[in-house]
Amino acid sequence: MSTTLETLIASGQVTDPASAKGRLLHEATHLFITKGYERSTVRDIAKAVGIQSGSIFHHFKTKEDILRAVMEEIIFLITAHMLEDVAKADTVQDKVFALIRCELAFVIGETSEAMSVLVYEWRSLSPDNQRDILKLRNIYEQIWLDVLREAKEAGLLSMDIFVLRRLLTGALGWTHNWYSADGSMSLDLLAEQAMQLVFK
Amino acid sequence: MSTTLETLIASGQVTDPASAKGRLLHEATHLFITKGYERSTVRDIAKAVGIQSGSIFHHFKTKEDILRAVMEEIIFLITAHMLEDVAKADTVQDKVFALIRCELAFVIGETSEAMSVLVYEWRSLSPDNQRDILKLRNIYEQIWLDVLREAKEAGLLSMDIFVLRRLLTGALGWTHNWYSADGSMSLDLLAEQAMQLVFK
Amino acid sequence: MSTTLETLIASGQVTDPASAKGRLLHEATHLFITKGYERSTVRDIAKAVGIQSGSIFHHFKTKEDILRAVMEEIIFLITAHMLEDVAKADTVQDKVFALIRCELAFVIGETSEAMSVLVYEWRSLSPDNQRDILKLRNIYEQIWLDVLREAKEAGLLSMDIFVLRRLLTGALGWTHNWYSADGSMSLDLLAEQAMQLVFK
Amino acid sequence: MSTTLETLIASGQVTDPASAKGRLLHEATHLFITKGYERSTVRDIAKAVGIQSGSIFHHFKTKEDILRAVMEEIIFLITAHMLEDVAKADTVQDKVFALIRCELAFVIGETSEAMSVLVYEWRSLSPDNQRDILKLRNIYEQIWLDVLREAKEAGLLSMDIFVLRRLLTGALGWTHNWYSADGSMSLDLLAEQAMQLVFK
DNA sequence: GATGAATGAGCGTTCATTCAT
DNA sequence: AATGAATGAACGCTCATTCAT
Repeated sequence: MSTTLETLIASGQVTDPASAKGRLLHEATHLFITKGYERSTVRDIAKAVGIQSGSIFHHFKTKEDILRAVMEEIIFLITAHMLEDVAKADTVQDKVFALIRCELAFVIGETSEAMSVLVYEWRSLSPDNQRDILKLRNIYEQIWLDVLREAKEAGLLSMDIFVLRRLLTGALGWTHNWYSADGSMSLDLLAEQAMQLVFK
Repeated sequence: MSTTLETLIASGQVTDPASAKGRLLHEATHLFITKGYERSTVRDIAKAVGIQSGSIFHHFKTKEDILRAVMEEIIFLITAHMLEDVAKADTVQDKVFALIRCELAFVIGETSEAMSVLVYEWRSLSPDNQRDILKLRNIYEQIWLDVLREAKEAGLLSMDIFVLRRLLTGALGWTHNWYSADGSMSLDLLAEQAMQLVFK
Repeated sequence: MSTTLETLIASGQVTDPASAKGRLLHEATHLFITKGYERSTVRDIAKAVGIQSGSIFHHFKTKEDILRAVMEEIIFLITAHMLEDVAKADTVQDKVFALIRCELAFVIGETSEAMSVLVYEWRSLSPDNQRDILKLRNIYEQIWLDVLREAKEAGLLSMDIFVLRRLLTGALGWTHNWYSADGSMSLDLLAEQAMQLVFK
Repeated sequence: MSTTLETLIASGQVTDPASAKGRLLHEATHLFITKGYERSTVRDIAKAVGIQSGSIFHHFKTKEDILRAVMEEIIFLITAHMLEDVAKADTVQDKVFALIRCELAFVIGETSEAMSVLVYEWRSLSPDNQRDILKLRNIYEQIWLDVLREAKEAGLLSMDIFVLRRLLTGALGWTHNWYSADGSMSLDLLAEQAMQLVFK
């Protein structure tokens, strides 16, 4: 993942987390998930970064621009990560497992905060921004659909792959609300349980 | 369901939708889901009901109390409805199907707005109110767990029922974000697809 | 005092404390001193009396009218009481002592609450109401000035009686803020100390 | 007094009256005494200062904080002034006269408004703020008690000094309600009359 | 780039008062 | 007389945004 990340930073698609803007994004993400976008004030973000509220507007024109940037970054990251993991898998089942595990890792792991923002703060985006972000999400969704189509063509599952993907999106995304890493179930065990929703 | 609704209204657990308070609740629910709780102002709600903003506080002490009332009502309704449908089912599979179909109906149908509030605005409740609402939700969850346990004891499924229920919660709840009733798929067809997540 | 009170009630100048209006006045007085006039709401008063807020306006046209009535009543009471006590005194010194003791009793005793309203809530009255209440106070002040003039003409004091009376008003009125009846000093002892401000 | 004032400003204990915060404090004091704290709105204060209501909250977190600041400042000022004047006096009587004259000057003169706030708006402070302000007042009261004790030990007065001080507090403070500088009595003449309450 | 005072529209809430019942 | 739902203006306060320094 680090290779991917560095590539993305170098390419300018992802902000260097060590830069002022990067730290701003990081703290904003944390606040947006902890308190929600509406309840997080520009002053809150500034304070977390260690600057004055007025200075924020040198990096972003509006507060919504920060939200948009947070969303863009996490989509870039998850897409890159997913492509990498799927490429390593041999069988179709392994590919599906890689996708499930990767998505769970993002929903539950360190980046879970950023991921949640994607779900919960969707309505806080203007229609224009929603459209732009949606385009990025489609790239990511295409990876899923390609793998599921491969599985269906191999006779491994019978469900409509579009419906299946959407049900899985909900099932995997919701884990954020109940799975706790310090509990008895490992991420792999959880991924195996989720696999049973697809294959029996 | 109408019988149930009337019983609940008569019992005082659910507000008569024709009363001033009931209309207020209805409009508030609509606004909370359309714009979100934070972005919906008491002036918005008042305007939708056709009263002055100050008048809202005759019916509810605070704005959060409205949110709480919306959540309480929908939980009462769905619990009552679910018990009714499960009672009509004969086999275990039929019971699971009834639960899935009922939950989908609430997530997708007329009450979908209220249901979404339950998910999206959870953080807007104070800890005290969260605790109270959680108690009500537990009653509702117990119905699911009882039926899934019955299915597992009958050897019809192998997954951990707690994990399964949680994955299903996510999968079914998320339908709200993609299923459109005017599309090609009926509610029953969707429920059948979801059944395949549980049984193969 | 009871005789005086009954006479005043009979004369219509003081409201019967057993009547609805009388109870309202009593509770209002208590609230005005405890929380202040501005912070006491019409709903607070209604609740204390045991009626609904709307019903208050059958007895008083406005909230300020209640304040005015509270002030009128206490002035009537203190004036009557003072006349009675002065009449019982033989020497001039005894008369001054009677006045001091009587004023202290009102400032410190059971009626201290009502008395404080007179001082603290003065600005809450409209100019018209202030003028009316001032007329009543003048009757009361005249008793003081008559006695002090008698003492000065007898060569018992050398100060300007108007200045003296005003300094005494402040000194005696302020006791409300520090004297506590459960302390070591009796009302009579306090009155004797205050006498030393006038005579040495 | 200017020396003292400058020292206090330099020390940060008193706000520079030329600064935005200082002007705000000045106008707030004026409004609090003219209309009372409760009836003075933050919009009133802002308008008097010539800023927008929202800008007030850059300088003070809450409206009550403004009240507290007004009270703190006047106590600092009067304490400093009083120490200065007492130091100049030779005899005990002169010291008492200095205290009386100084307190009268504050109650009646330019700062009378601020002083009145100390008396009338006490109840508008939260218990915490009351406690803090009380500590400052005690420093100030100690100056009085030290001088009165000196007079009593010199056999110049017989009253309990605590009771005497409290009666004087009331007598002097109340002058604000009746003394008018444009009248026939000078401040010194008034102070001499008040001296007769202590010494005969 | 950064600051921080200032803006001004808008927020949830309060409350004296009205009035149909 | 009493009710209590409704009013509507006003309240203290918040906050994204601007801009002179």
